[in-house]
Amino acid sequence: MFLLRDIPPLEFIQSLKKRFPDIDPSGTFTLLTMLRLSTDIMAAGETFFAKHGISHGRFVVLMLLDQDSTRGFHPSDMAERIGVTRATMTGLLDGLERDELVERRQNDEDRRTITIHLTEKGKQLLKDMLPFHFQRVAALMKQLSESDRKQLVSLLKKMEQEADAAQQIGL
Amino acid sequence: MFLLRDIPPLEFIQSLKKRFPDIDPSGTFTLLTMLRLSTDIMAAGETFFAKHGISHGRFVVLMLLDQDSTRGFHPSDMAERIGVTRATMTGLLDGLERDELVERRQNDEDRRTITIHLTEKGKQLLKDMLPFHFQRVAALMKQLSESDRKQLVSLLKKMEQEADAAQQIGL
DNA sequence: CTCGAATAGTTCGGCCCCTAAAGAAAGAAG
DNA sequence: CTTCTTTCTTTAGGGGCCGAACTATTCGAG
Repeated sequence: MFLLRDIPPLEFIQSLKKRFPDIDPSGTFTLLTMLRLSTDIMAAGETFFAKHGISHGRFVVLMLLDQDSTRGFHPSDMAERIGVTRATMTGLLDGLERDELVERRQNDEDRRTITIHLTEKGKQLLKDMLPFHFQRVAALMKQLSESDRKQLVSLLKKMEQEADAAQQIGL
Repeated sequence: MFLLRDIPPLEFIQSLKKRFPDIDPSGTFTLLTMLRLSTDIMAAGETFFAKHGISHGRFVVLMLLDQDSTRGFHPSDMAERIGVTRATMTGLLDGLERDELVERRQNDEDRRTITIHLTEKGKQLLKDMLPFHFQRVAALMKQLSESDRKQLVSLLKKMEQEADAAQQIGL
């Protein structure tokens, strides 16, 4: 799983079979292709988000808050949903609060907890950037027909099963 | 492109169509599925590499060096191939040299340059970990038939074209 | 009613990845 | 011999992420 700017050609990977008999050349090549593409897409995402003054991580937080702007979320809940520790969430929220995109509100029922809310500025930012964001995604996917997409998801699900299984046994 | 631990179901993405007419729900869902899986696989990779005392970035450097252990590489060349700046490469090499996995050698013909070589310890580390690494990859891909793999690569290539095109126009 | 356990959020120290800009040393070219 | 270019490093800084320790608060069992 080495990620060079240009991933090694299948022929090269096949040549490793002598040294590593267990290698699965076409599988390795396929996986590298996917990871290379995903990495590029995410890097392009970072560039896009940076233009709007945020990072990908911060964007995820904003999108989560946007899912239900009436109720407000607890940081620990957000950490759980996004899959980071509470410490990490504190850092993300610090940045977003500094930029006045979210606000922390005291909670009187349980004074240990706080709720996080999008500010007007935060809502406006999403309103401004999301159309471009979704256009970007749509452009990225436009070559894939509906059946291509179904196919792709189903192939990914096959890998996901194995990834989950490997996770279980701590591989 | 928001990455929650559990990506939003297609139905939810479809419901955004009211607010964002340009959204491509199945495309967005498909992309999220891929990015979610890639992120998980990479995270699992980090865990695996950590067990062997290195990071993914350092592993990539070692693999590059392993491709031709006779000649040695220049840091600037390595930075180029991997796709990072020379400053980043200096940092990666600092860590690897501290752990005695690589060594910097002076070059007498051109004293500005150095060449990087795997140490015996570095070679041994790869020898020890690569079989497990390739087993991991093989396990991950084992559900996909040869034709699945070809299909997957061809679908990814379609997206890659668009990603490259978007890159060009700085989207 | 009180005291220890559990919970929420934060802080701290630390690691990784990454960059741009500036600097040192050496080579190349006029 | 001066100037330009190249290579590598250093510096300062950004972001992401974690585990462990700390504070405040609430809850629950005795």
